[in-house]
Amino acid sequence: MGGMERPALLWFRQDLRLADNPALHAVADRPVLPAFVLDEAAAGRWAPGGAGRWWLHHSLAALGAGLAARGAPLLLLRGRAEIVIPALAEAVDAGEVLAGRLYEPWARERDRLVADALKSAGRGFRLATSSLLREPARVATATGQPYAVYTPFARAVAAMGEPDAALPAPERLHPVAAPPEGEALADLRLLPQPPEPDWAVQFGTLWSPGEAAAQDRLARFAGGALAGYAAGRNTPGIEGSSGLSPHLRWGEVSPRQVWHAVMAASGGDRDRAWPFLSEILWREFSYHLMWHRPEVPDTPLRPSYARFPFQPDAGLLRAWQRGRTGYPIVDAGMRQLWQLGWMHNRVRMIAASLLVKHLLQPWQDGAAYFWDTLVDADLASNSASWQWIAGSGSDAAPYFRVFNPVLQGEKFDAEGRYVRRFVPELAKLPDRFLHRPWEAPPELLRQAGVALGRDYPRPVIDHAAGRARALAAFATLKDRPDEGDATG
DNA sequence: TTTTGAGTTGTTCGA
DNA sequence: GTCGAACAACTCAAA
Repeated sequence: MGGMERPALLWFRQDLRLADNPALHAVADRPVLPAFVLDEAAAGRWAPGGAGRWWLHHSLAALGAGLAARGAPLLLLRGRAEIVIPALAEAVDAGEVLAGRLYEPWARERDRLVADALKSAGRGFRLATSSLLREPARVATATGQPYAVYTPFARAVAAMGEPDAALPAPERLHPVAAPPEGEALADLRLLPQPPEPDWAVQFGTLWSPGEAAAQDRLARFAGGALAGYAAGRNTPGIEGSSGLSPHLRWGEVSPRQVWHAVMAASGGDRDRAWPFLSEILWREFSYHLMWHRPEVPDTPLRPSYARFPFQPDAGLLRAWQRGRTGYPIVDAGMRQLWQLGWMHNRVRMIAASLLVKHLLQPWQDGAAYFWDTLVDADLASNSASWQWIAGSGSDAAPYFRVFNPVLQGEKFDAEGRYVRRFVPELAKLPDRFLHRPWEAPPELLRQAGVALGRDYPRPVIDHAAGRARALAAFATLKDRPDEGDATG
């Protein structure tokens, strides 16, 4: 209303955008101090990994420029948010603090502390639904229980109708009179620091963090690959993916915006839009799970899986991380991840299955590595997906579904475009042996310039043997009547 | 309350 | 070559 209104503190955490930002929209007509706090202690091991920090750096630069252009520059700080935010609110005498809601267990705990501190100083704390279509707590079965299975969950969300229309970005913001001094972006040291090698150097060839680039990506996808998404999404050698995952992760685009763009590009036909909308709903479902089962990042949702006979082996984990398993589709994926901070979703499943099932490595180790290396690393999606592959999720793959990395490679990368790009030492092998180089005749290998064991490894484990061992491991989980809560 | 149908993404085997 | 069945048993969601 009037110019006498108390200022508001707009706390950016994850929704690094100006459009369809309910918290920002709510403060557009009064003095506002936009702030970001780098709080590495609160998240513990789930603080952004290396790839996430790279993205965050560039996204904050873009957000800062957008806010400055609208008259209210972004203040950057570091420290414990439950200290920094109340202190900042006091410094500018903010009537309230607004933010988009977070769903990570550590973030929920931190928000409780922040809310308490603000409340005892007579200030408000409001959280908006900004990064999801629906609040996880608002989606429930007929008996009021949370969903544990994807399909009924997706149907229920779809039946709730179209999401609200996206909000416009404010054209002009009112700054507070005397904003405190913040830190320079470079001083947050989010990028690899000089003695460290800048392994992210190639990320920029694929990614442009920031809201404008996110909107470009969405428009390009809606006008292009969306039409062939149902099939194209499974072909890692082509650009059949949306490429929106890191933009969604950092809130540079909202799921509401994506939903409406995809519906519009599909002529309002939900059936036609469904192959992609259902991916958005998988993201929602992962958050639903994490909200109701906050242990999902660390603990198997099926209790019996706590005694799955994993055989941790640093050497095997290392071979998998470095893309030296001897299975070309897996190695291509792991090298794509290292080079570009992203891996095609089909390949993520194959690589994850190999680690957990063939190699018997704990899914938590794979999840931790993805967390560090993916620009789209999202605690809800990453955790739920690893549990799904491991078979321990609430809506999990049948135990006997052990991906065959050769058949998967031949089925989804039949022409070898993907493998040849990321495993160039095999590029000269003919398609017929590209996904099974150890079966190629010696003469052919020689012609292709490949010496197995020197230029490219032999498989770390034989598929049939690995599959049999995995099934045997699953069999040990059965027949334990004394499982779980002791009722007898 | 009980019952029923279903459950993202696969592989293998035998006809 | 293609095709359908088998591969655990269980849990979930809704009728």
